[in-house]
Amino acid sequence: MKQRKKQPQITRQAILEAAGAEFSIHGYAGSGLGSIVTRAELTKGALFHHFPDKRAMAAAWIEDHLSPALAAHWITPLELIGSLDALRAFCRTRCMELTPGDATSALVSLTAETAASDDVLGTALEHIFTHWRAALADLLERGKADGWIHRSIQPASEAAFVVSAFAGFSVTTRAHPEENALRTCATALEAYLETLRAQ
Amino acid sequence: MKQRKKQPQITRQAILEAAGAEFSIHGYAGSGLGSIVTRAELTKGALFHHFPDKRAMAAAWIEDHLSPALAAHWITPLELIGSLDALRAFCRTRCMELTPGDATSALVSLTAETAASDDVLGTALEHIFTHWRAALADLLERGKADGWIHRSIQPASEAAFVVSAFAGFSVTTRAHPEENALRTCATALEAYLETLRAQ
DNA sequence: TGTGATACCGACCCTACGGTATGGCAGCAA
DNA sequence: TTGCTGCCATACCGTAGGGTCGGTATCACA
Repeated sequence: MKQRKKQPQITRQAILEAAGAEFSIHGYAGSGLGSIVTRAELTKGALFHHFPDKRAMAAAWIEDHLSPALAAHWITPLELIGSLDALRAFCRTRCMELTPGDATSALVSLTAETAASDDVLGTALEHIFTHWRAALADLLERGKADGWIHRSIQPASEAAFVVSAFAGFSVTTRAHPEENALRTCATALEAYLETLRAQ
Repeated sequence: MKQRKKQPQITRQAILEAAGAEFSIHGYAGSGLGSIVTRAELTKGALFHHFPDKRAMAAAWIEDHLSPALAAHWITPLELIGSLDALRAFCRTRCMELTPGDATSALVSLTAETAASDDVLGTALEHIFTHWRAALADLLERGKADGWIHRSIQPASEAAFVVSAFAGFSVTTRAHPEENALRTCATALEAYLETLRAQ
């Protein structure tokens, strides 16, 4: 019928965007391909032309959208931080910005849902967590070298803790979307980060 | 056919147990009623005799199994704690015991999946979080009165932070089941708890 | 021992799901 | 212009999903 112009990249991105939106609300199993293509104003024909099946599409979304989004939110900015105060401020703003539907929330939700039952998606999501932890650990290592992180700190451990804390914030915020809760979590996290300071 | 003896309570519990097991692995949307009744060695007839629909069954599981399980793991033991060292030790063991399939993990997964799209289940799960936070806050309040928690601490805020941290541990552990990761999270959490001590 | 109510089974219904088959239009190369 | 390839729409399929219904076995109680 009304055949749209051929723009494979745009179509592909539209599908992945719609998929991400559905995943963020209904999770992986709860998101139907019908809802996704409807949201994207496309059809299943387009979807299955670009992806062999639902799981592959989800994997592509993780790779092409979720992973870059988290990199932009975390990995890149972390490279520019050069003091504990800057790290504290950065973590606070990232904490206050947490909202259902953002990249962090989607990462956590999808991980909680699929990690236990789907190796493909589970490992793809775990890779993102690994990069996240590594970026934070690198920063802490730099901080030790530059003298604003205490020598006794083990960067990998602390990075794992901070990442987990953010994952937890994301979940509890989803259930209990109070700005106050986020503020107190941010404050508590800052207090924790302060313990890493070289005295 | 081979009609089993009538034991409604046992049947009901068997269904809820099977449902919980499926939920822990596949999430809410990913768990079919067929798999649940098969696991319970029952039929849909039994299921729909005890519950009007899937959502009500999930709500019953939350109320009758998940909530008591978390109370047993957290609320009750917290009442017996009387020092910061005891709290630290308790949190460490609870952290090390985190495993996919336990109550905490199920709570977090279900919350991440349903809180955004299902009011009934979402609020039921949020109630559990609320009780959890309240129990911790009560303990910290007592600690302030008894002089082993610093006066400037705001119990509600710190409780929210600790609960979120555990939720995060649960998610990252699910994706990355290393004992080492849990150990480091436990250590970092202890370091944080130490900052609450009255000096 | 009979009787009504409860607990449970088994077969069925309908929808929505993931996925397929087919065919037409757009674009490009010759 | 022709022909070919890639992109996308439409119609459809098989199955598994949640949920219903009639019937039967068991229990509580008279």
